[in-house]
Amino acid sequence: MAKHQATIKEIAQKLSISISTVSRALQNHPRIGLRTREKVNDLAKKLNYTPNPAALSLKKNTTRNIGVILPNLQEEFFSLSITAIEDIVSDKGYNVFISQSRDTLAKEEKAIKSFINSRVDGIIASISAETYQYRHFKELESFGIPIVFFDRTPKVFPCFKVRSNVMDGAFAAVEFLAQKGARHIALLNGPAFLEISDERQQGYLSAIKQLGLSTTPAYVKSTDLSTEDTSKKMLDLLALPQPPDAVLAFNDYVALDAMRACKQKGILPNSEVLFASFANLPITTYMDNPPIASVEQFAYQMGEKAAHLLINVMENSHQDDAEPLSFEEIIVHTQLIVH
Amino acid sequence: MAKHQATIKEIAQKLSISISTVSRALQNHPRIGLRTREKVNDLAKKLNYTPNPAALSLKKNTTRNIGVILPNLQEEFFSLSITAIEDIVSDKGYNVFISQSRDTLAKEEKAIKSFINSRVDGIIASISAETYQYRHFKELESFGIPIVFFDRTPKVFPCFKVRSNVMDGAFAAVEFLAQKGARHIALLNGPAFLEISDERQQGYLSAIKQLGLSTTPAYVKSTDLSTEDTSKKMLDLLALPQPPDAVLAFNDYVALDAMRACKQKGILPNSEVLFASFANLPITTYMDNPPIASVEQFAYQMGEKAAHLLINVMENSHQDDAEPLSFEEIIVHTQLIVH
DNA sequence: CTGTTAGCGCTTTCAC
DNA sequence: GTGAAAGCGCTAACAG
Repeated sequence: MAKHQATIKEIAQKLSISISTVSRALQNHPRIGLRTREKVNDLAKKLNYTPNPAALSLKKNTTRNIGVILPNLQEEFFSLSITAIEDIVSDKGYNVFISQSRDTLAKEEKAIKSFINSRVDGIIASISAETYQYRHFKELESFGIPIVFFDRTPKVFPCFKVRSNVMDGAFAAVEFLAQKGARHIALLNGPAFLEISDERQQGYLSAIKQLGLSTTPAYVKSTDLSTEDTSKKMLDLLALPQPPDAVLAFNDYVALDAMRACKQKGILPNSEVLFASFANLPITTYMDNPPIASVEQFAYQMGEKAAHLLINVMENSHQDDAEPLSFEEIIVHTQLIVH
Repeated sequence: MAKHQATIKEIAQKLSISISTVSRALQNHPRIGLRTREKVNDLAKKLNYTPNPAALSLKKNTTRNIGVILPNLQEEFFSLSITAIEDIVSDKGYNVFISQSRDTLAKEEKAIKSFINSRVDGIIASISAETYQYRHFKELESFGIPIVFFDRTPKVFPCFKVRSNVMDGAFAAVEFLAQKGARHIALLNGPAFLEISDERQQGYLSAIKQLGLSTTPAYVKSTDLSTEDTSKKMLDLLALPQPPDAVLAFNDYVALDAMRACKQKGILPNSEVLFASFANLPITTYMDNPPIASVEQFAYQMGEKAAHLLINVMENSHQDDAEPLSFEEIIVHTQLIVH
C-alpha cells in the first residue's frame, strides 16, 4: 500500500493525457469528452483520489477551515452549540478547529493569533469572562477574516452576532419567582462587559418595576463565573440585612454553585431561597433539586444560526465585487421552563 | 488595511533581496549575514508575516493538523479529554479538528473520510457505541495516517491505545459495594465490542468470585448507552425474581439514567439499590444523590497521554529512515472515589 | 553569504 | 476537445 495520496498528475500519466484535462474532467467541465471524463473519474475513484486541500488553498486563497473559540466545553451550553456548528458547516465542506479560552483573555488572544496563522476562512466566538477589550478581534479585520459572535457577545463594538433574547427571559423568570411568592429578588449576574449581562439586568429591573417590587444595588451582583466568586457573591447576598428570598442566576452553573453555597450555610435552596436561572441544561434533569425554573436558550439552534450566518458572510466576502455584508444581529427567542 | 497576509516574496521585493535569502533568514539559517537576517526579521514582524501553512503543507507533505473523533462532547469525560489534547498539541504547533460520532458508526466513518481528505497528520479517536468493525480505521494505514485510540478502544485489532485500568476499578467498586452490604451485585455494562466493557466485566467477575458472592448471566446487562436502552436494562434487572441490591454502571451517565429508571418504579436509588459507576465526573458533585462511589478515570491525564503518544508516533513516522514504532498500549491507573 | 531554479498539487488562461 | 504554461507561497538543492 502506497503511504501516499493519489494526485492528478498520476492519473494523467496512467491515462496518458494531460494534467489539465484531468483537472477539468474531475470538475465535470463541459468541454471535456464524455469518454475521457468517465475514464478519469473511474480511475480517480479507484485510486481514492481526493484533491490536496493545501494545493487548493494556495490556489484559491481559502482553506475551508473555520475556527471556533469557546470559553469551555465542559459547559453543556457550549458543547451543544459546537455540535450544531459542526453539523452545519461540515455539510458545506468546512472543517472545524476548536479552541477553548477557559475564560481567560490570554488564551483567547492566542487562539485568534493561531487561527490567523492557520488562515481560517472565518471564526465563531463566544468571548471569555475576562474579555474587556477587543483589539485581538479587531485585528481579524485587517486580514479579512470574518467573525460571528455568539451568545457571549461584546458590547459597543459593531459586529455580527447571534444571541438570545435574555431580556425577555429575565423578565419572565422574575415574574415567575414573584408569582411563587418571592418579594426580594436578587440578580446574580455575569461579567459586566458582556452584553448578555446587561440584557439580563434590564429584564430583571423592568420586571421588578412592573411588578411593583423593589430592589437595591446590593441585590445585583456580578460573578466572574468561577465557583469561588459565585460562592462569595452568594454569601454576600445572604449576609445582607434583608437577604433575598429568590435569586435569578446568570446560568445553571452559577445557580448550582450558588445553591451549594447556600447549603453550606445551612440554608435550603428552593425553600428558603428560590432559584431560577438561564440555559436549562439537560444535565439539570438528573438533579433532585435543580433551579425551579430556567430560561431555555436553545443552544443548538443558536449554534446553527451562527454557523449559517458565518457561511453567508464568508461566501459573500469571496466575491470581490459584492459589497461587504453589513453587520447583522440575530436574536433567538427564549422560553421559561418550569421544573 | 490590506486584506491580505504578507508573503516572503513581498519582503524580498521591499528589501531588494532574493526570496530564498528571506526564507533562510527567517529560519535563522547560519550562513545568512547578521545584518540581512535582522533586516528580514524586522520587516517580517512589521508586516505581521507568518508562513502560509498551505505552502508549507504542499512542500513538506504535512499539515500540522490532527483530528479528534469522540462520541460526543456533552459527556464531561470527553470534553475534559479534548481539553487536554488541545493543550498538549497546540503547544507543539498543531491544530485540532473536532468531529463527534454521536455514537453512530456512519458518522464515525464520515469523520475518518473527512480527516483523510484533509490530510491530517494524525488522529485520536474514542470509538462509537455502534462500532463493531474497523475497516474505516484500517484504511488510515494505507495513507500512513497514525491513529491513537483512547478510552473506548477496539478489541482484537492491534493499535496504539490509551485506556484506564478499569479492571482494577471494577474490582474495587464491587468490593466497596459488598462492604456496604450488597450481596446481589449487577453489572450494567457498555457495548460488548468495547475492550473497556470486557475489562469491567473481568474485574466484576473476579471480585464477585474472590468475595465469595454469586452472580448470574442475568445480572450482567449491556446497554448501547442511550437513555432508553439503559432504562430498559435497569427495569429488566428490577424485574428479576431476585433483583440486585447494587448495580455497577458503565459510567456516571449510565448510572444516572438507571437511577432515574428506579425512581420511576418507586425504588429509591442508593437505599434499596446501591449504585457505583465509572468516570467520577465533576458534574456529579452538584447532585444530592449521586452514585455512592465512582471510579476516577483521570480524563484529562488520559487525553494528555494520548496526545503525547500521537505526537511521538507522528514525529517518528516523519523520518523515513526510522522503523515504524510498534504498537503501544498505555494503561492509566484508576482510583475509587467514595461520595 | 546570496541568488537561481525546480517543484510540492492544483486551476486556469491562452493556444490550437 | 485537449495541452502547455504560469503561478499560488514556500523550501532546498545547486551554483556561484
